[in-house]
Amino acid sequence: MAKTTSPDKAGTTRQRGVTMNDVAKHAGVSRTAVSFVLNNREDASISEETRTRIADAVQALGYRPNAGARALASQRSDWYGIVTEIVTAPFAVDIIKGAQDQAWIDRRFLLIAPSDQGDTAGTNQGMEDAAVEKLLEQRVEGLLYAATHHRGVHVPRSAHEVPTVLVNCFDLDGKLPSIVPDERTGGRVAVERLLRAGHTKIGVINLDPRIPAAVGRLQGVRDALAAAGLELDPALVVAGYATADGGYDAACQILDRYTVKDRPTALFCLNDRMAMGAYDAIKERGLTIPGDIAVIGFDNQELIAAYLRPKLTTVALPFEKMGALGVQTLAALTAGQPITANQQLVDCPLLERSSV
Amino acid sequence: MAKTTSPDKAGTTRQRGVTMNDVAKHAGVSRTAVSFVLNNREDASISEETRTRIADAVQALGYRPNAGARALASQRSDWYGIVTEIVTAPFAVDIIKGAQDQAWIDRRFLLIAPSDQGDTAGTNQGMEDAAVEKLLEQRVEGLLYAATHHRGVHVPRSAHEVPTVLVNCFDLDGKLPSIVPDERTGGRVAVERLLRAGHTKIGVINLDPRIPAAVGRLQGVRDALAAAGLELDPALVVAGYATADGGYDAACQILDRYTVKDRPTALFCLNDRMAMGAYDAIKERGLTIPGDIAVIGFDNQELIAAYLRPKLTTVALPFEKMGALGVQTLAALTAGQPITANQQLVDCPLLERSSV
DNA sequence: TGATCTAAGTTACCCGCGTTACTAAGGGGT
DNA sequence: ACCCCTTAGTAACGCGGGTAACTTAGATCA
Repeated sequence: MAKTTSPDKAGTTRQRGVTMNDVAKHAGVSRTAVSFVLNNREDASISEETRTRIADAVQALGYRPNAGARALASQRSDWYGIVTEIVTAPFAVDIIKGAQDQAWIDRRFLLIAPSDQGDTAGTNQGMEDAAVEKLLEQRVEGLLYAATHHRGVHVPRSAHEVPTVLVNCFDLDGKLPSIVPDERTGGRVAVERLLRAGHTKIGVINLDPRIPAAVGRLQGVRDALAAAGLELDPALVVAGYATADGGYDAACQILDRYTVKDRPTALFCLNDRMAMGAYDAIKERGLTIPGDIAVIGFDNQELIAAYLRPKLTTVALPFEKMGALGVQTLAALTAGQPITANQQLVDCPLLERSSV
Repeated sequence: MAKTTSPDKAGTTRQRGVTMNDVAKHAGVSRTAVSFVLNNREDASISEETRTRIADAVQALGYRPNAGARALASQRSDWYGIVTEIVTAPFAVDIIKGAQDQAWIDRRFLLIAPSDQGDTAGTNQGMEDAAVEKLLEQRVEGLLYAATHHRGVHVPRSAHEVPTVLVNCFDLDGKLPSIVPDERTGGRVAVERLLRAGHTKIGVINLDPRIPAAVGRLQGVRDALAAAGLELDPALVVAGYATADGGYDAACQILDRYTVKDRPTALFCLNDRMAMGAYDAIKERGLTIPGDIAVIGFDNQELIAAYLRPKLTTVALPFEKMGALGVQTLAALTAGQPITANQQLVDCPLLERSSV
């Protein structure tokens, strides 16, 4: 008896260490019986009476299984790992939330390892490798690799030792499966909405044209216009820094370039921060939103979109869903099931607020 | 030999399971020797030659320790747990970042469990209990309990079984140690800054006056005014909903209540979202920031403060530092050291941008 | 009546590793 | 030649729990 409770050092009640053995003794059965009951194995035959006696003992002693020991014995850990730069930048936290929730549903745990990978490839690669290494030491059964911004990445070598799924990014080297937002459709629904509201002259405030987000969204814009028998006027597309100031400058350019009659009646800003700047440019000119100029953003950054006045209609990045889908894909992989597509696209829904 | 490599099922190279035994065999020594070398124990005597031979074997086989087994044998897990609602609301993610970084430095792991605790006490208590329970099953050595908004909370019972530290909240029941922002000093530095710029008529846009943040910040305002021989005019304090709209309304009230001569020349908004609304109210009246009205916010929500035009001078909540301090406090507790104060206050620094 | 079968458990081994004895070989002192 | 002390390791036990193989008592069957 004495051996199970470690001597209390300070005042803190530290009674750790109720093991299955203690439960077994208390219930007057073997440890194996306890194990069978706890994992309610149907194949083992334990009488109903013994079952409840064991359950009572568990209750009485406050027994709590030791996850580490269980993992050791059963050779399965019930843990996934996620290595990500997101903890550094609060942009895409919903990926973590989605993954975590889904993992919770699957009765699994998510180990989160930070990585200050940054945008410059190769920087801090050391830390990232270490993160993966640490996760593998915990014997995670699968790995999620998540980025804040949709882009191509190089995944650390050791990540290949275990099923790995990329979220919000894709593998530049090999062919690891990935989950990315469907930027193209996102661009399309935004413009479709504007067309439906009667706008035909639509200015586009673009991101750096080389990044996947810009490529996809702009393609979506063309899709929507084409479906309406229109073409994208290159003069109406202005790129800027992905900030409020960048959006302000770009909006000024677009708005001042035309006479009132020819001026676009709507702006599609490829992210919310730029939309925020565009708002200022529009208001400065004595124009109203959406009366004179309708605005649609992209990203659905709550802090901006929900608090701008008027509230911003925008296309949402489905972070949460991507996170959940990442875990589901991982579950399939670890179960040995083949996955359907190597790259899964997740819809970007349009969130209607008051700027159209 | 054959037993260590499990039969590859699909194409994936799954060679899991290099153990210390394999390393020992490869190096021609006992497993114990390997263990000694890996934990580089000075007291054990292993010749330099054997040491390198073992290190080489580790390298050659790609051995990676099994964290679970190590935890089981050594009776220490190297893990802390953090249960928090933050994953749900991206407001205070920096707490996680700070904790994670500090944990990484201490060579420890952070297990994050989500809890949709919400503001209404008692709701979803079940899920929160389950989260703590799960963390304890992983045998975390300590627990962090973090909230998005500074407030009093009830911590699940089982959390008391292990050293626990509250971050950005405090214990309503017992006396668990906590780390909270020094709201009062934050309010003081903001007003001091305004006084230094020559403002004496300062409007305050208040939060719900009952929450700790409002109480502390307002007290700080009084401190600063008193030090300058001034008093807080109650008429200059207007409470509103903690949103942009709320700030807009409150600012309108304050601005319209006075003649131009008597009008306050500065607004201290008790959070950034309200400052965002105040900006609109000010601009609508044809006034400039900071020329006619200086503005200071609180919270330093990057997305708002850094992108408003002009950029918002604001008081930052020290989330990251609080997270790190939480882990440090936990480390002290688990090491059996007594902690100095039951409630640790962390400074809220003023971030100067362009609105003063 | 003895053989066979089933229900209800139990014994014993293993997971990968930390750790405390213990051994074995060489060296020095007297 | 004998004893003791290092140095360099090794054997063996235990951490908490999963699980295959085995036992034992009663029930069924021929």
